[in-house]
Amino acid sequence: MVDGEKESEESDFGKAGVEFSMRTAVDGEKGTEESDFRKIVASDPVVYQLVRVEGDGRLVPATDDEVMEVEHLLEEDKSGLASDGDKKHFDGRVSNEGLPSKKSDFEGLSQSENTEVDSQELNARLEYIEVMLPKVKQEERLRMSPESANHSTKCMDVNHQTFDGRDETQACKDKLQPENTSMETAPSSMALNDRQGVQLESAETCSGPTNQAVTSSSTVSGTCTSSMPDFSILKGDICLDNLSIRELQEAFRATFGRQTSVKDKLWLKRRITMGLTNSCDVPTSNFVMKDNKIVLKEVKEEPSKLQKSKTEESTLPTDQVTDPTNSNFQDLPTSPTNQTEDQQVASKRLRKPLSEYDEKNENLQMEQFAAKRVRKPTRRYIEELSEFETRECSARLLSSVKNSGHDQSSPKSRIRPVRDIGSRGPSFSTRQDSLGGFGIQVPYVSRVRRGRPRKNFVTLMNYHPGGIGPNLVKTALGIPALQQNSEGGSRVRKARTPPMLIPQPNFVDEGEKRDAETIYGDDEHDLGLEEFDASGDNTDGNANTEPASKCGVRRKHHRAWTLGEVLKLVEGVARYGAGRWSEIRRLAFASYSYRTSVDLKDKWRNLLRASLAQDPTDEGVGPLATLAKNSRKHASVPIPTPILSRVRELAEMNSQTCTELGPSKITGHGGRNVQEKGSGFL
DNA sequence: TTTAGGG
DNA sequence: CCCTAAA
Repeated sequence: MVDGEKESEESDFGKAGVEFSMRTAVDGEKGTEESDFRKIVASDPVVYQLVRVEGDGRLVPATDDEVMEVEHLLEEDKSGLASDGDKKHFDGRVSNEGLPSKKSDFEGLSQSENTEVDSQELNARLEYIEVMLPKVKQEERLRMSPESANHSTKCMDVNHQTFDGRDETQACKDKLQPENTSMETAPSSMALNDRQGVQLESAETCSGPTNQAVTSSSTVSGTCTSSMPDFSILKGDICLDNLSIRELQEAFRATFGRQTSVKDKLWLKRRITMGLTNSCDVPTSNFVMKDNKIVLKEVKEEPSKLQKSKTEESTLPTDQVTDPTNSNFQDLPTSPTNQTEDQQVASKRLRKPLSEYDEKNENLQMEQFAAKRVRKPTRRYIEELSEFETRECSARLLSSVKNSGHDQSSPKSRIRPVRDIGSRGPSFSTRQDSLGGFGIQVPYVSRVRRGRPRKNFVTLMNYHPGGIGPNLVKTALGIPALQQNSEGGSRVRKARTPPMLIPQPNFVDEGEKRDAETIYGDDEHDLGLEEFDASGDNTDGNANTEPASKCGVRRKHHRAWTLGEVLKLVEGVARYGAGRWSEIRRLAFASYSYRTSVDLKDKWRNLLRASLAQDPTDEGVGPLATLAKNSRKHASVPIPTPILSRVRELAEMNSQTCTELGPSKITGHGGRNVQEKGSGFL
C-alpha cells in the first residue's frame, strides 16, 4: 500500500525531466523585490505564467510554442475528464532569479494529483473562486507586463477552465511525461527527482505539505507534478471543522507529536492549522477559515514573520500546556535544516491516519479527559510516544512483508542471525525469529534524539535520504531480510560481524574436550532457556523493541532479564571471569545483542547483591530470606536461589582465585564448576 | 573502547 | 538503566 503510493510518486517524479509549470507572473517579470511579490501574493496571486523546467531544474519562461502545446494538451484533457475543483498553481517564482531562498517559501503550491474532493472541499473551492475570480481578473490586468502578457493570458484561460473543470495538472503531467522522459538526460535532475520523491513520500498525505524542504530543488516543485496544493491546507481546515474535539486532539497529536488536553475546539483547530501551515510556510496562510469560508487575510508581513505573529496570536491564554510550536521554535533554532527536519517529522506524523490514533489511544485520551489537567508530558513520555508511533509505523510497513525470506532461518531456530552486535550498530537491521513467528526490523528514524549525536546520526543520514525507499521496496519484493542486514550492517559496523554470526560454535571451539560435553549440555539448556525467553520476552520484545534500542538514543526499553540470560551471564562470568564483560557479552551473549557489556556488569552487580542479601546465612535468617524471596517475586523472573548461591560462590571464588592464581586458567575451572551446577539445577 | 562505580 | 570518570 505504502509502496504503491510511493511507487507512483516516484514514477511521477522520475519523469520530470522537462516540464511545464505554471508560475505566478510577477509584475515586471524581473527585478521584482520581495515586497512586491509579497504584495502580489497577499492581494492576489492568480496570474500565471508558463515556465519550462530544464533538466538542471531551472525555470525557463515557456516559449509561445510551448505554451501552445500545453494549452492544446490541456484542452484535450479537459474534455475527457470530469470536473471538479480547481487547481491553483502558486508556484512562487522559483529560483530563476538566483535568490531562491525566501521565495522558495512560496513554491510548492501547485496542486497534487491525488487530492480527493469531497463536497465540502468543492464548496470551499467554489466559494473561493467566487471571491477570487474578480480579483484575478483585475489583477491580471494590473500585472500583465508586456512581456508576460501573452503567456499569462493564455495561462489564465487555462486556469479558468480548471476552475470549473478539472485538475488538469495530472493530465498535463501525463501528457507531458513521455516527452519528458525522452528528453530527460541530466542525471542531476534525476537525483533531484529522487529526492523529491522521498520528500513527497513523507509529506504526501499531509494536508500541510512540507515542500519547503525541497527548496534547493524548488524549480522542480513548481512544475505540474509538484503536488503541494494550497488547497490542501484549506481542506484540512475544513475537515477540522467537522471533527469532534477528540478527533481534533488526535489531529493535534498527530501534528505536534504530543497530546493535548485542551478542549477548546477553536484553539485546537487553530493550532493544528498553524502546525500544518508552519509546515508549509506558504503564503496561503493568508487565508483563514471562517465558518467554512475561506477568507483572505490581509497580511503584509514577511512569511517568516508571519509565522511568528501567527504563533503569538494563536497562543491563547487558556493554554495550559506548553505551546508545542513555541517549544519547537526554541528547541529547533531557526536553522533551515532543523526546521525542515521538524516539518518532515510533522508531516510524517500526519501521515498516519487519525483513525489509527483513535484506536490506539482512545483509552488514553479518555483518561486524559477524565483528568482535569494533564501535567505537561515529560520528555521521556514524549520520546516513548514517538517511539510508539515509529514502531507502529515500521511494523505496519513490515506487515506486508512478513512472509518473505523465511528460508533464511537456520536449522537451529534458536540461533538467530546476529543482526548487530553493538547496541548502536546500523540503524536498521533485520532478524528472524522462527520461534514466535518472526519480526522483521526496518530502518527507522528516531525523531527524538537526546544527548550528543552518535553514530546513529550518521547512519541515519546515510539511510534516510535514499535508503528508505529502496529498502522498503526491496523488502517488499521479498528479498531476504538477512541479506539486507549483512549488506547494510557491514557498511557501518566494520568487520566485526563475521565471528559473531556463529556464536555458538565459538563456544565449542573454545571449550576443551571435556568442556565440550558440558557445553553441549549447556547449550541444550540454553536453548531451552531461550525458548523460554522467546515465549516470554523475546518474541515480542526482540522484534519490536530492539530497533528502538539501537537507533533511538532514547532510553533503552526496559528489558527484564530472563532466566536464560542470567544463566548465560553466570556462565559467562564463570568462564571468562567477572569483569570481562565485553568478552562475555561477545561470546556468551552473542544472541542477545541488546545486552551491552554494561548491562551485564550491572546485572551481575545486582545478582551479586541479591545473592549476598539472601545467601549470607543461606536461608538462615528467616524473615530476611523470605522477604528477599518475596520481593524477588516482584521481579519479572524470580531468580532461583541456587543461581544466586552460585553467583555468590562464583564471586567469592573469583575474588580469591583472581588474586592468587592467574585468572585465565582459573576461569576454565570455574566454568566447569558452574556448568556442573547449572546442569544440576536446570 | 572498556571497565568500574555512582545515581 | 543511565551517566561518567578513568584506564
